[in-house]
Amino acid sequence: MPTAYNLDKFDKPSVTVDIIIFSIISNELKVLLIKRNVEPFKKFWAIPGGFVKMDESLEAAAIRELQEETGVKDVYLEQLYTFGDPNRDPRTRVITVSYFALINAEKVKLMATTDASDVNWYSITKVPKLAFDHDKILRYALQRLRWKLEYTNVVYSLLSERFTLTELQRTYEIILGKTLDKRNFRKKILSLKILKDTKQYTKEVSHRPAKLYTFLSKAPQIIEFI
Amino acid sequence: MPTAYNLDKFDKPSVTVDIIIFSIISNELKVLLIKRNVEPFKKFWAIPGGFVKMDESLEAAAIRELQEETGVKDVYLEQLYTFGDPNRDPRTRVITVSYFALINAEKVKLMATTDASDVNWYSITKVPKLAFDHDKILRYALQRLRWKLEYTNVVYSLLSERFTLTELQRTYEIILGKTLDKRNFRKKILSLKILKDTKQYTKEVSHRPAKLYTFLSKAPQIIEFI
DNA sequence: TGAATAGTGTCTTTCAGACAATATGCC
DNA sequence: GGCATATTGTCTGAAAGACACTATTCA
Repeated sequence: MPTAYNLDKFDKPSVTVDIIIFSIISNELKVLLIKRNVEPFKKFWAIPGGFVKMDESLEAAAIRELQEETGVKDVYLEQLYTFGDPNRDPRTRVITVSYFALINAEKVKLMATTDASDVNWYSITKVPKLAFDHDKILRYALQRLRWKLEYTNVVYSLLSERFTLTELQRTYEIILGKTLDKRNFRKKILSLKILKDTKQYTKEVSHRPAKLYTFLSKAPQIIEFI
Repeated sequence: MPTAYNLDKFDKPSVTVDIIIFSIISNELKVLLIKRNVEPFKKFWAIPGGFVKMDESLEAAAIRELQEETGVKDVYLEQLYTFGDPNRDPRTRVITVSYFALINAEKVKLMATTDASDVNWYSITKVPKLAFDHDKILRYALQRLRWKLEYTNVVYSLLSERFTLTELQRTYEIILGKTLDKRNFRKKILSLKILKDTKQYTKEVSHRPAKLYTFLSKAPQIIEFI
């Protein structure tokens, strides 16, 4: 790394963070998109993001943007990949550090109060053509999410504090896009010893109530899942 | 992402790429480091890297730096993580996109011809305190390497074109830092059907010659290994 | 024939996957 | 009792892991 130079005499790229925000809403995996109202890619939908300030870390920038778009804090956030093709933005050189976030559907409801005319949750099966290289970023994020689901416990961040095994299974099925055998799923998930039986049951359902579970730990863990 | 602004009216961070270059030399996993001859961190060892030019992609920048440091092309290269703490460089804001590279020990020999007074291969068990946050970057790279070794076929990039099963096993053992059972290793690796028997044997050894194998494909593949 | 490394097979245990009947609560 | 969902166990096949002896070449 050259250091004798004056760093400021060179042109520098702009640096942004983009955040792929996933949630499960109405039994579908959805991603939060915003509609651009200026060129380039005016009227295209895009992944939310913004410039990194000079005195904030990348993660802090991602958290700030997330907060601005959704009003939600305390979510699962993970750096995804850095995209830096010289021509990915037609205006100037922009390098973007992408993050992906998982938000619990309950907290998402809060967000409906913000002015959301040009903000929308899209089912990942119905995402329109996106601005810039955001299609590629989204595909990458989806791949990572599926991988994370199978090999770690991140799923906790999509669920409420307490949940039934059926809800947990449904979440896996929605994200993986395939059905799972109920008995095998339960056998496997319980054998991992990452759930705690709360001794409570669902109420006010017109059928047999289900046991409610919580995660023993919400620290991210690498575990062989499913 | 704001777009109505003039992008150039803001301060921008500098962007570099740093490359963790691994190889196996003398039966040890080694990493290439360079000694800094200017402040800050003068005389500290550091991971090689440099600024990203305005018209080159991140990967192109990494390949260029790799070439400059080692004279080697055609290696395994993968983006690792982007480090961007505001104070990671005491001079100014520098965001670094780290890559890790795997180089075949044979090709490495070529490099000895460059002026290498302040370039050195360090066994990963003997790395000194590094400049900036490079300790952290190296730790991260090592973790990723071990993971990749177990779940993909990247090991091909550390070996010669043809190799014996014993050499292959030795490579795994060196990187994972543990011994493996010879019969189980062979059973597993052959069952994956990623190797091809060349019908040739090692020569000029004073013991039973070993079969030489090659990889059927050198395209990166996700595979459950070991 | 001794030194050095190559090469090979069985048993046990664990885990994934296929598969269907009973239990409970509410109306 | 009927409806809706919750809960539970067995069998089979595949793969992982423990473990030791024979084969080949050269000096």
